Amino acid sequence: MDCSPWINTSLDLNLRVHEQQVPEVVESKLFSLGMTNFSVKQESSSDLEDELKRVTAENKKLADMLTVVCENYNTLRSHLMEYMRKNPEKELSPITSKKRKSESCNNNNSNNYLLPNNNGNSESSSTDEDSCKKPREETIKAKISRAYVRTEASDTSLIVKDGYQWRKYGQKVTRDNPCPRAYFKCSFAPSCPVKKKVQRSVEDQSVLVATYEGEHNHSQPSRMEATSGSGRSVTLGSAASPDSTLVTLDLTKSKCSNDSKTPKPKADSPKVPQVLVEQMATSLTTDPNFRAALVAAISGRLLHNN
DNA sequence: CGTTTTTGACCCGCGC
DNA sequence: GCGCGGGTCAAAAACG
Repeated sequence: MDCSPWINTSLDLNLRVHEQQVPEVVESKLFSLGMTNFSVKQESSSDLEDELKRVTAENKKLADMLTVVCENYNTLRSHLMEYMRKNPEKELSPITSKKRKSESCNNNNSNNYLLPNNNGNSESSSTDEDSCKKPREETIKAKISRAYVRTEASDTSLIVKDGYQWRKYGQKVTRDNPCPRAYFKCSFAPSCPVKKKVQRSVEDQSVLVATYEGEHNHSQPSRMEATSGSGRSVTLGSAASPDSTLVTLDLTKSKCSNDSKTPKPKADSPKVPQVLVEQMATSLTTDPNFRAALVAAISGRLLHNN
């Protein structure tokens, strides 16, 4: 496992983002607000400047807090990695023992999706053993990949726009997740054997987990569909392939920036591949512990200031 | 009218 | 053998 580079780099990335970019965003928002207020209420510019200074200072405090939170997160995660290295057998123990083999395989995947590298390595090694242990169906041998789609909280649909056309053929409520799981077949079936399952994550119900089985034997009917979804970030990880490629398409910025429809690398991180950057961002933003700590810290500071 | 979605029933593997 | 639970089928409904 080479998880530590992920941790350090992602945190550094986030720190840079928040230290450099956030103030600009806040300032621009304040500027627009100030202009609105100016046009309506004819406030004096000194008031706006004072407000700007106040909010900028507050933003700086929040950025500092975020730095501390990230450092704490980094420390905790390092400790966790060290603990997991020392206790590998406990790490691999199944959480729900009553699962089927294929399902428990997927379950480990879903529970570890915050650690894509770890996930890929363990998955590629264990899948062969499982398939040898139970050569049940071709679908087990088929390439299984997994996509994580961040949706808005109000979005209750189980639709993952990935560029292909799907036909829903079933829906079930599974035991380990109160949210229903939807079953899709490729619209080109039976010529295309690909299936996918879509279910909301237990830990973060704003995240849709799409599990793909098999590979398409045709091209995408419309690639625009994959990126035309409103405000979603897609993390695609291959679970069965040895190379365990994992691709992140962060589309959540589509509402506020124009360059989001083409997830090409930006110039602000020349040494870090964009895919890696977004993997790290997704890793952090989908971590419930990190989010809870961040929310608690920020809300606590806001209450303290008030 | 053809296609897609819904949803209850059924099948099948697994654990006890 | 039985019950549980995930996965699939297929008829009915909905939709364009």
